[in-house]
Amino acid sequence: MKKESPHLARCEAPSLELLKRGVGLLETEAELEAKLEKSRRTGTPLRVKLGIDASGPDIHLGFAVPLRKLRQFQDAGHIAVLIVGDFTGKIGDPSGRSRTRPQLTDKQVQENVKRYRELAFEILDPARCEFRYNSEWSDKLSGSDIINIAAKYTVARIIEREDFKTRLDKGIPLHMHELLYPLFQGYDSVAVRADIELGGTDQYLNFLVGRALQREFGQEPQVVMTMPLLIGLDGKLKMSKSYGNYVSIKDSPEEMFGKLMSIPDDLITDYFRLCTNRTEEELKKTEEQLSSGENPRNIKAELARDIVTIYHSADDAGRATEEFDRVFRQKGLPDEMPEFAVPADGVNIVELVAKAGLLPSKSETRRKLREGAIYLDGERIKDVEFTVRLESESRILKVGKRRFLRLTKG
RNA sequence: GGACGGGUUCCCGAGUGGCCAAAGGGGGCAGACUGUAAAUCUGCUGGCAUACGCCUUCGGAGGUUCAAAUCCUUCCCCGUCCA
Repeated sequence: MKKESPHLARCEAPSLELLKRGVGLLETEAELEAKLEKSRRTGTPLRVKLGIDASGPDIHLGFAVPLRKLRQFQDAGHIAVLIVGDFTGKIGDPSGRSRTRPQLTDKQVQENVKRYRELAFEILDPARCEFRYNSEWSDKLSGSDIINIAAKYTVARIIEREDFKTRLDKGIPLHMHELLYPLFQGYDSVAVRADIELGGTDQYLNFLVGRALQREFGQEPQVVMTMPLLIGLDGKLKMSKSYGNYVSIKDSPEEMFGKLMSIPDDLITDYFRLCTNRTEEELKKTEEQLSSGENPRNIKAELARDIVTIYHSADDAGRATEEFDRVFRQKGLPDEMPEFAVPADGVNIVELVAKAGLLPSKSETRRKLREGAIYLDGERIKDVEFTVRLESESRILKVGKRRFLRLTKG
């Protein structure tokens, strides 16, 4: 039996409707229907390609959007073909980038992929999964092979992309290897004979290169399906590891809940649409609640709960909700906090905070003392020379709103 | 290959001999407020030192000077135009 998937919308067999839900651009719907129909008729599963950027060993909510879509295809009987971009990773995807990305080393890629694989199976069904490295074929291409591929696409079509154009206009470096990136990524589709390619909107033009190359190599062109990009916690840029505005699917329930509560209010519906299994009607209802003056905080809490439930459990979500209320609304204490042993004769407050690693330096600690950000058992400490002693069993040191330290006897 | 312009702190970007740990903005952190780690307002934002002050930082390496991000030499890198 298939493993129960929390990534499927409730009460629905994967249908064309479901597969199309939440999809931004679809190139083309007619081709998709034809491919699905053919697959049903011949009993041959479709090969759905998803590229993995091996730049970091983490999967965040933004990347989970296409992964969850991929899971729906798996549940409809198709094959997920995950392509680890170990070769293209060495180029660095220029999409949406205003500067050249650092090239990854083999070792970095290997480490990242190992963890990636584990994480991907949190969402995907391993039984219907094919994991491929694009170095398998890309490394084998000879110079003349590369020329041959490059000859099938024009410079004008490559540099029509916004990101390249801006860089050229602004005089920001654009390197030769970056121009090749779309070609290699497109060639992946040829190599794995992809029927469908999934990904974020920013990948659209890359995917079209895949279509073009497949045609050139005598294959039926892949259907291109892009998902809207999830905006990150800052409310401005797309969610991405390198912008540090992300929620990892491996974040602890509390962490995940807290981060989600920090998204700007007007992102609530987007997050519901892209990260949860809410249906369109449910989304409409939420939108009405929001516009009718219902406190967005409560709706956001619902959202956070939903998402924590998907990646952890309903129980964890409940606990995270409670803790959030306790710590931030009632200014109480979290369940768990790091501990620090205080010597019998006491320790200077600045030493203590720096040693415990609550703040990066002593200068910073002095600054925070001046700002009134440091509390001992709820009492604000401003004196740089204050000595912390342990009169009772344990005391609580708090820095800012969210950093806690339990002081114990040392 | 030639001419010109440029490389500044986490990012962008001002600064052409001392008043420069370096304007301004962004980001980050904190405080107030609150409906939340939202929004808004305010403050802080290299390190060490209770403090005097000391140390590290303006592409790299040398040099001039009492004193250099600023001047000189050389090297590396980027851009524009020309070839």
